[in-house]
Amino acid sequence: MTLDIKSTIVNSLKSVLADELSAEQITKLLEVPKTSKLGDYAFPTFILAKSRHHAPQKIAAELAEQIDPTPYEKIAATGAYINFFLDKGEFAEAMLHEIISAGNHYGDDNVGQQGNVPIDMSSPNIAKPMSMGHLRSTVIGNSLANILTKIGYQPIKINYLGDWGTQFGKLIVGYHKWGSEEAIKADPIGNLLKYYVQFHEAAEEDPELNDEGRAWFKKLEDGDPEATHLWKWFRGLSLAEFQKIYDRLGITFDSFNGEAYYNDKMDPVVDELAAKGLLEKSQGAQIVNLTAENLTPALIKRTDGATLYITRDLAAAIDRYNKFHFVKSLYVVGSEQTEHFKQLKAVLKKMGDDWADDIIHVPFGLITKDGKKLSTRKGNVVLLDQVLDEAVGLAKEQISAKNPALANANQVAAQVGVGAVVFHDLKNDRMDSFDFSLGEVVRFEGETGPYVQYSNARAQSILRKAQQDVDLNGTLTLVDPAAWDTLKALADFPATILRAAREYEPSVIAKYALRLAKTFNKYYANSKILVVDDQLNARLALVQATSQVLTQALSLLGVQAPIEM
RNA sequence: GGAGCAGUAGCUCAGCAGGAUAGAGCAACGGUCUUCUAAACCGUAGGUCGAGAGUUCGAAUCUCUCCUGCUCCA
Repeated sequence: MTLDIKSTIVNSLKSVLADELSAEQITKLLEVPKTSKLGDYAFPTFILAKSRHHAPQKIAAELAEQIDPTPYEKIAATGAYINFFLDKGEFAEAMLHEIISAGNHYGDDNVGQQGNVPIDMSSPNIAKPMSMGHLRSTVIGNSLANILTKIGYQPIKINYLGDWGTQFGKLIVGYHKWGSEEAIKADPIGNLLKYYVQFHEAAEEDPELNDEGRAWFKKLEDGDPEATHLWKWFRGLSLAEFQKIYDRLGITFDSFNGEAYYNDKMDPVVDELAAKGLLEKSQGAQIVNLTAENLTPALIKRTDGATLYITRDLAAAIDRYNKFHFVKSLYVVGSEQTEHFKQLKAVLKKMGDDWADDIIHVPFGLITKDGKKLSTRKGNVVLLDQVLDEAVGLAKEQISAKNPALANANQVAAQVGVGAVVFHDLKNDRMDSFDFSLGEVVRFEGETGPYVQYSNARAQSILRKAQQDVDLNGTLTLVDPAAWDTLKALADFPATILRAAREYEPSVIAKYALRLAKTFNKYYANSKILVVDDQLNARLALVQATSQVLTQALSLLGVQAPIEM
């Protein structure tokens, strides 16, 4: 649809420009004006000024005269631009028919051709609470999975849990010293975290504790039954706690293979590196030299023989490739790890794995609290669960105040509260860092998730009151100029999805949803939908199409769209 | 010391591959609920787009230098 219009305009211009510009050049120059008042498409004539030795304004006026206006509502020269106004009725009919008949498949594409795309996302640390910091990776990854599914990819959501490391030795020591089974059962993560913090405080006084911790971790590595049992127990309880949050967010995973899963898969990687002559000794450690790539060396094995993060990640990357033969492998991980992923790709490249090029780090900015990085150990945390509780509570209050008769108030409060938090995290460019502010995150007015949800609920309310379904064979030629911006926004949805996918940027969808909601709010606030005239069916079609697309857009973000609120 | 990211209205941010008077939201001020849910709509006010050079008919947008903040590496 959109493409057809563009090529129509290009042909119109081509007919009066002859050989001055190619169709490709014209297509490239064609732009969308800032406001609909100026037109729907515009062609700037600056480029013709030199060859024609005329002022661009004059050229625009002349050309506008020459073009056959039949396919358009009108053509107007404004300044140096030739502005094309589309035939509103015709456009409306085509768009509304397409959107409503496609239903939830409007905007679908198959550029992905069913290619597998593992997405490394969320990845919280066992025995530590999930903070606002983990939300970003979780919701960005989830949204990207939704977006990629829509355009024909097959995402595989992998929760690469932080379930291995020396901290488990410390936890075991802490548990033995201060813990009890009852306490752990009552509040698993809370108490495990307490032991961990306590351990660090105690170790300041008594450094021997660190040795004890190391010894227990060694036991764990060697498969000691007690250590293994405790580790499994801690891991299982933590996971169950995480699952509660994932349930609230409505997010599922295809794999929970965390760091521990790769314990026995690292030696082969180290062997392969050695066999390919890539390992070098440096100050006792084993490294891969990356000076040629302008990177710091990748530390594969420490002086004491312990493997490092990158070794595990290499094993994981290779494992994922062998399992999925991915077309892309995404890592939704904070921007502070950019260097790490460059190293990872560089080492894989050196190993001869061309698919390293398909590894894509999707970085995001840092959430801080009072300007400082969140740190569980320093107690500078914002617990995700608490933020969600807060948001849902506020949504509940809002409902009591504004719509006390609402039937399923608790469910809607959850949808709105959680939606507000998730949408807030997704609406800005991934790379933007922001300082956490509860008031900002749980806002329901202005450019927020609830604003979009509310717009949709209003649309649904109108449709309910209409007492009649949209007739696809009836009149769809909506000619009301007040509806024009909404109509054009609806037409932008497919291209918006592709752009969001291309840039791995859910905020593109969030901003689109806000724009659509805004233009729709403006429309229905000023125009009565439910009046009986020959345009009623067309107006209802617009309302339905808008609700459909808003719901879809929110769903791509992982946000629910209640039909009443 | 090296690298990455960022710097647009009082605050939080848009501005897609350079184009028509730089746009929203929040906060402020003023309007709109007997009429499809006021979580909304309308209006007023608010900006040397960090600084300087360059490319271009044209730069918030591209290039370079510098300044500031955050992050990472050593």
